[in-house]
Amino acid sequence: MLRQAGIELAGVTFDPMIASFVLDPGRRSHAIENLSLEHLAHALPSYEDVVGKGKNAQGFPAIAPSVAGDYSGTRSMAVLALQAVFQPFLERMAAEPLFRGIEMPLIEVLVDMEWRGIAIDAEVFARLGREFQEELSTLVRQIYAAAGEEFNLNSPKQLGAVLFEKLQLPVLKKTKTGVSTDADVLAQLAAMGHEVPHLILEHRELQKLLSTYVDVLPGAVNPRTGRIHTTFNQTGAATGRLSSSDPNLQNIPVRSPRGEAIRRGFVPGPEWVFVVADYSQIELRLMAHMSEDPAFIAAFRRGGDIHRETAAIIFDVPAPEVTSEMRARAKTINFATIYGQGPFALAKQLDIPQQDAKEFIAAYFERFAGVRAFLDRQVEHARDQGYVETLFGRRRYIPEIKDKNFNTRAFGERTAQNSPLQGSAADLIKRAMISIHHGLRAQGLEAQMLLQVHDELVFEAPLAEVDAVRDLVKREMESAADLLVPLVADVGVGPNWLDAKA
DNA sequence: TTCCGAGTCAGG
DNA sequence: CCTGACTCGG
Repeated sequence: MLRQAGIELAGVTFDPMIASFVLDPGRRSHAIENLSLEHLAHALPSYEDVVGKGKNAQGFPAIAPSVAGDYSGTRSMAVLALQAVFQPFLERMAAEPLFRGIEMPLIEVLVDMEWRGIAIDAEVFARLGREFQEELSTLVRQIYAAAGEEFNLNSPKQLGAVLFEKLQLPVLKKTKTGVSTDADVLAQLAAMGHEVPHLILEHRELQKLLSTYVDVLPGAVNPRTGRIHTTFNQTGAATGRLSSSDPNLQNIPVRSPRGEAIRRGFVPGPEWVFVVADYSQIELRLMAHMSEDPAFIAAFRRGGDIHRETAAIIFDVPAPEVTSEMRARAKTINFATIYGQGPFALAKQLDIPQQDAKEFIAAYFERFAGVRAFLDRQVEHARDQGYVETLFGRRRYIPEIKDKNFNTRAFGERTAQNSPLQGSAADLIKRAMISIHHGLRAQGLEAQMLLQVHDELVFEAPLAEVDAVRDLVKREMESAADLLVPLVADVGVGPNWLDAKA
């Protein structure tokens, strides 16, 4: 906002939203109105109070100076008063390094990223729009023909009626309110040879990609800059991750061929290229480091494919003899472990009996006893201390861990196991972002960081700077922390987001 | 017209 | 496990 007015803010030393986030990232809101009400017992006028809401809303410039002044002035006073409240807590909780060393310096990095924005190729999106629309129309005709009637394909309720009542397909899963028609269910029905579920799956994919990305992103281009400017929320995710919204550029498709086509539509400025870097298996590496499990550490130090390595250990065969089936199993259980999943969730994921999943997990933890101990330690810590923390001391409180309800408690336990890993990964990439931001300036490079997608950074750079940027990014990402296992970042260069990814 | 919960699914 | 967006329907 200030930059638009030609004002460059410097020397920002204390942001109460960030302080609140560091002290308790699990809070519902870190909005200044709420912080003021709670910590200062003082109600601030909300933005909506001042400009109105809905169709009556006016722009801030239209607000009478006395009202706008009151709005801004009371906020400024709240900021100062909140600093007095939070500063002693930051010190007492040893949260200063996280606050001063990571979160506060990150603000200007994110401001620059948002300000710069990212370009898309309008031609690509226009073409995809036509193609997807065409395919969608064909599918809709086929589905109506196969179902023998027309209905709203976007309504799970109507779809359920057609599939499970009219066509008499077996009900495999239920939701709170009715019959489930999610992708999992449809895939199983399709595998049983039913045509309609297969067509619906195809329809769902196209509908999703079209209505969430292809149709929307071109409209998100700022006419003044010709680029899309997302908002990175620094206080939104309880684990310490960033989130992105309006539009969310952290969930751009990539897993399907059509998703890849969308990613090809994100492009650098003319004559520039994308440099894309992503951490290799960062959460698993952190698990190896934090658990100090000798087998896991050795597997990472051997280099190579970690899922293959773990498969070799679990199934007790030499790494070259690991089949793709074994590797897929190992990969699934590796992720299940990061997420703190138990036999129930794993069984569902692998589509095997719960008893088999139980034995599988037992075999896994027998080989990786250090990992088991680490995960147990997190749960125990959450019970004793009320919170868990990351490598850089980011705390997350987990009151659910003492809940009387079994499901709530189990949720708390999974959170206790997952948050230190997900949160430490967030700490690391944030550190890397700060040092890369400084490095680019120090070397006088024009290249700029555009996006962060949890374990990935997207830059655009002039061709002449590619080597320097690649080296800087890789070096800073890999040295963001000194772990017991190597920290590896893969860097790629290309003419669009898809092709720049290794 | 607007809001909200539920279901679904895109990413990590 | 962590998110945000779209659609439906009350």
